[in-house]
Amino acid sequence: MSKPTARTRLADAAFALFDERGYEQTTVDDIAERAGLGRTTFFRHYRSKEDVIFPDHDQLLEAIRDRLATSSEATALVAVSDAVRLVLHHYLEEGELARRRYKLTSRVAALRDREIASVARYQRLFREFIAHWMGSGERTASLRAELMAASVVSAHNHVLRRWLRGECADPVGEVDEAMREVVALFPHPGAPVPAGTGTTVVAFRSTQDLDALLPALRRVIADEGAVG
Amino acid sequence: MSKPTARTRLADAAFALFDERGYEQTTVDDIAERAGLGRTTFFRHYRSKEDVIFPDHDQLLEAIRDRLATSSEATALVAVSDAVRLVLHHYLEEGELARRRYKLTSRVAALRDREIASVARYQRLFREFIAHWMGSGERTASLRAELMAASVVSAHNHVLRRWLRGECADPVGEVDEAMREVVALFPHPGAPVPAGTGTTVVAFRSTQDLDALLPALRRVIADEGAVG
DNA sequence: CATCGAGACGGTACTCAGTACCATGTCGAT
DNA sequence: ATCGACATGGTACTGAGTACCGTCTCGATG
Repeated sequence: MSKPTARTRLADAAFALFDERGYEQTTVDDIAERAGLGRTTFFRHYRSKEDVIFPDHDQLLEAIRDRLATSSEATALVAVSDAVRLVLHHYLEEGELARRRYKLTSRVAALRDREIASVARYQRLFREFIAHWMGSGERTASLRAELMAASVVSAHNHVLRRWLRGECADPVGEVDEAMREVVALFPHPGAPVPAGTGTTVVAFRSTQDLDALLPALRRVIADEGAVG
Repeated sequence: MSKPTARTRLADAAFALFDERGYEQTTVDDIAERAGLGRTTFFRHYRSKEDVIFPDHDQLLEAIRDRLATSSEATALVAVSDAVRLVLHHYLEEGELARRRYKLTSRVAALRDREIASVARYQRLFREFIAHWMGSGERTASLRAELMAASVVSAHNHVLRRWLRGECADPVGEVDEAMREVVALFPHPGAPVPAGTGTTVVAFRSTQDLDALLPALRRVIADEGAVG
């Protein structure tokens, strides 16, 4: 048990030193020394100083790519809002480590930027998936894909940050609710009316019978237009 | 006319070298030498090598802050979608320079990350403004602020990127349309029905007269519920 | 005209992240 | 005993960014 892997020792030393002196005040030499290892070994295990803090975003990105590729959801937006849960679960499993990272990224601008860049990669993946799925034919389709991806990521980040700050006891439940809200933002033809959203328009004629009105009603619903 | 300012000479030299050799292959020494200036002078004018490419994001952020502070728009979302046009106009005024920067950011990961971090600062400003304006009382208000800010920024970026790629002749018109779409995403009580959005639900009874049905209809509209 | 002070510029020397390369030690297989 | 894969360590280098100091110019002031 006195043989934790070199990689682990380096990460532990790094976090300890970051807590003690701060990120910028800690050099890679310091970390390696505290871990009882050489500087070279550090860079063999982590590509950069920042990488100690963000170890496996690449794998997570790949996992999401796989999940999307094998997704059987009805719509791209739902598939994406499902895939983003992988990210949340990853953080939840990290537990206290994720919170220590959050404290660092809150204080050090360089780390915050790095985190944002990682998130942007998820968002880009989502955007491309949605755009591909929608077939980027119409002029507004591409914009919708962009908005959907941004909304899913933002909603996820919102819940994640609440959990990281300890303001949220049930992150899984909250992310469910947030994703429902996001899906409700983007109504699509043929879908049931999301509760609490949409606008109710009543067309009313008492002098005609049902069968006479049905064709016009169907046309209205298909066009999603308002009735004057 | 043979006396362009040192700052300008440095920027010109930098872009020329970035085009010739690429970003990473160009050192700050190279830039200073090409500009006929010393290395120290370079860092006196630009905080970092990346700063030559992104010179005035700080001022732009301040301009946006001012615009928001003095905004007289009816809703926070509209105020923000108005303020974001400052960013678009800034890029449009840069003209070809903005396109050269875009080519660089497309190819160099470090620059892309930097750009994304800048955008995230705008988004954060928007989010805080909207959240403050909405009074973060309700649990979902904060999430809505997040979604609104993300949508505005995404829509802006979408149009901006189209323009940068030369796919868009009328960016101002397109951003207007995109912002209308964003505003339409977030219906608020009492607003008129945005054209082309919302879901039409038709309640239909031909055997009763109008007056008998009106109370029920009003109830349905007030609850915004679906009719079975 | 002499002088003084504020800026802008240049140079040197330093710290530190990241890379390249080579040397060493360990351990299992043959 | 030898060999090869592999993890490690060391040394030396490049390049960004910082600190400090010296120089030059120019306008203001006596």
